[in-house]
Amino acid sequence: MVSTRERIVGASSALFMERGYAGSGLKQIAQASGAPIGSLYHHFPGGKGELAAETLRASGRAYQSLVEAIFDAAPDLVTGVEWCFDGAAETLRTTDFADACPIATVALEVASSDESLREVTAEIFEGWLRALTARMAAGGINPEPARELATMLVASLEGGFLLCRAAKDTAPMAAIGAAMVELVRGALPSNQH
Amino acid sequence: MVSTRERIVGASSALFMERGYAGSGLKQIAQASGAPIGSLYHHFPGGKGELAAETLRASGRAYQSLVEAIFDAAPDLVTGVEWCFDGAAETLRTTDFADACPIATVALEVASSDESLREVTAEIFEGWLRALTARMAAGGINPEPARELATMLVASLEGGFLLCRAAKDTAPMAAIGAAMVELVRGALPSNQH
DNA sequence: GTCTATAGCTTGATAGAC
DNA sequence: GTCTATCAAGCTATAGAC
Repeated sequence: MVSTRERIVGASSALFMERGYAGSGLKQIAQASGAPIGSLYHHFPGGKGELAAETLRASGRAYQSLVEAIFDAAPDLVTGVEWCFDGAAETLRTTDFADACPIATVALEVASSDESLREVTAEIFEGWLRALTARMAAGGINPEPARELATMLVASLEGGFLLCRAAKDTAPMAAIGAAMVELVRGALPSNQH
Repeated sequence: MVSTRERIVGASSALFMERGYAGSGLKQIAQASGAPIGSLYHHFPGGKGELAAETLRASGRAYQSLVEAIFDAAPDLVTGVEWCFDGAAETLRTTDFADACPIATVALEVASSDESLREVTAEIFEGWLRALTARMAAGGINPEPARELATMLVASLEGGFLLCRAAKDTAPMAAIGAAMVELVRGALPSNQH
């Protein structure tokens, strides 16, 4: 059973990913969710900003769970990193490069123009970095470089989504994944420097 | 002497960077450039799409020249990479995190909704990758990993802009720069594997 | 080439019946 | 809670005087 509210957030998330925040109209979101515009304002009295904040938080949580599940299922850290980039490339391919990061486009749009939404995106990214830093440490990386590697992983994945969507080609994600794997491998204490 | 046309493109570039494509109105662009809306349609009969294409191409060329100049001025490849990330962090700091990549926000917005603008962004990124691949090779990196490292550099720089603007903090860029330097250093043939 | 006025449409948001 | 009708303001784009 999916509530009207959940359908609105789902439609909003999909449209934000494909067309961004300013490019997605409330009428469009209402239509895609099958609800009239009045229902939207019933569930989100704060209007578009409130809906966006809730959409970003829900998508951010879902993505974090997905990445955590990948790392928890992988036999070791390096394999987890490989699976992340392979999975991202696979998703891009099967959705005609529409399904990428649900936060990035909106985050860039609002960073300098909507302070309260900027804070929401900052909290989401910080949550991702904390979760990944913990996985890095659990995988054998020293505490200090763990945060740096987690940051590099998120940044390169986001940059990979950007380059792949622009080019309609997954080659950049493959190159970035390979580089990221080498970086993580080199940071494992078992390696010589 | 700056022509009306150049002022329109300049205002358009700044607004696209801060608010994106859909979020920047033509009236806003006209006002920021000091030209009436009629002049805008005189210089760009194709309307918003044509203005955006020209704005993206001009900003893309300017950014490519900037990065090329940094690498050409640096004493060696690793120093060039360091300067890129230091410069990016410095620009973010001095512009209150408004001045980042002039292509990324628009590229994500149009990737799945405007095919002709998507192609423009793809060409710009490809130009950057070619220029950086050449610099990597000139700096001593073997031909094969040169393109991979160039891709990683662009992706991590773009991801760094995203994380820094969202957090209003340059710490992510510093972490990413350090990781990127290590990656390039490890790929130099003078190093052991 | 520059500029004003405005058409035609869509936006975010609200009021109120049911 | 659901849905329709509507408002004021914004948008892109055009027409036409100068």
